[in-house]
Amino acid sequence: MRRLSFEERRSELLDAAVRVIGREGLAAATTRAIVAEADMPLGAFHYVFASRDDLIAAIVEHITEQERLAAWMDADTDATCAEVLTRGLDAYLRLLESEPQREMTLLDVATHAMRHDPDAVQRQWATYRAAARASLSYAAELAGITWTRPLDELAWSLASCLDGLTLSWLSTRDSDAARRHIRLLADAFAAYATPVKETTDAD
Amino acid sequence: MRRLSFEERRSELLDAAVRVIGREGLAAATTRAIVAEADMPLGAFHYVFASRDDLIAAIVEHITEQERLAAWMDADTDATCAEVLTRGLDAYLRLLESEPQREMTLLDVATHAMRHDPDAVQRQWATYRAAARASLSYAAELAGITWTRPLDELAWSLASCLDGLTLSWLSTRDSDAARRHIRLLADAFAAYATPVKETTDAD
DNA sequence: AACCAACTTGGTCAAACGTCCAACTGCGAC
DNA sequence: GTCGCAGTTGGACGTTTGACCAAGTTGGTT
Repeated sequence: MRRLSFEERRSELLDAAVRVIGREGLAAATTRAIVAEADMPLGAFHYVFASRDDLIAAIVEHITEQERLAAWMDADTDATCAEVLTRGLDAYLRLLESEPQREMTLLDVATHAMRHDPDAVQRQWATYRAAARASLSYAAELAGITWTRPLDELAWSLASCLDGLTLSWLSTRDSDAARRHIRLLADAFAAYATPVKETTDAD
Repeated sequence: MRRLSFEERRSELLDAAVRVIGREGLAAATTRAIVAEADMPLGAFHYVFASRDDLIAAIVEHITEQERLAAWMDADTDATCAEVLTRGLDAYLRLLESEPQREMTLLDVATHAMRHDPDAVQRQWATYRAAARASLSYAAELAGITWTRPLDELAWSLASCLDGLTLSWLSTRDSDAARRHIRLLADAFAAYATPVKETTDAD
């Protein structure tokens, strides 16, 4: 008998649920399958969560809190904007290739939440877009450019394109085509970059 | 007691299943919910389909057969390539806005099939990409241009971007942002267009 | 009219499901 | 020490699920 605090048990159940969903899908994530994955008795489930819906709602928030787009860019002097973006998008594709189940979990939960909790999906996508915005800012800094269109608009577009990249790679598993597509995307966004004046210049 | 042929009953059950999934999601599409939607007794289900999985697999093929991207472009003389593309993408967005349930059904079935029948997903996406290819060809004809990159590559990218547009609009329901994004996409693809010589020219 | 194959139907079955609960156990406060 | 509460547990409940079947019905063929 392991004795855990309420929060510890809740956290372990959430992790176990994410693993089960990633491996077998949301439909297979029954209360029994989740507690089996977490190596707990069935009764432990409803001690922590009021219902299965409660658990699923918590997963959306749990995933939202995690940063998906962290540390894409690798600093490199004298790289063009398109190169920086290509490298960043490539890093995301490698992440996708290495653990596709993670994105499939996200898809499963998002499609479920679209019907049962649309607000949660909006919040999740908002943080997703914020991460895209941060990446674009960082890319601009690395490449020494500024964006010629509102950063929020470009961030919306980038997040949308990443959704598409994810869905199409998961559907086709065609990494070569995905990389060709990435170069097209990088060029598309680089079209909205312009060199920034050196800081030695006057205001 | 309605007396139907095997194919008629099968077709009605497929349509009923698509309606149920669109309205309440794949998880709610139980055998009983489907036959209730089709106004049939429960026994009729397993007379036509060997199992529920059999029905779901049939839905993937059923949806794949339907043309999603038909008649996007409206003929218009003296329109630039970007204008033609913008108009086509706008038409798709209007379709998405008018019946989002249709795309949610597709999403539900696709995510399910990713785990249980990856080949079916690849086939579905292949027809999707073929439709994107046809649209790009038609757009080139309307705008009087040719593409400066292989049509297959551009088609893969367009299909991917459409996936992203669909997913991000379903998540945010932000039609204004989606339309701004569409103009960015249209410009991106138009960058790979070049005017075609008049047919009066030699060779 | 007799017949057969195709079709229809309501009921039944075991399994799996989400939820709940009463009894039990161990830890910390007093 | 002992008391109380937070944590733990296995079993049980009623419902829903996918699947199955035997009996009934219909329409066309002979």
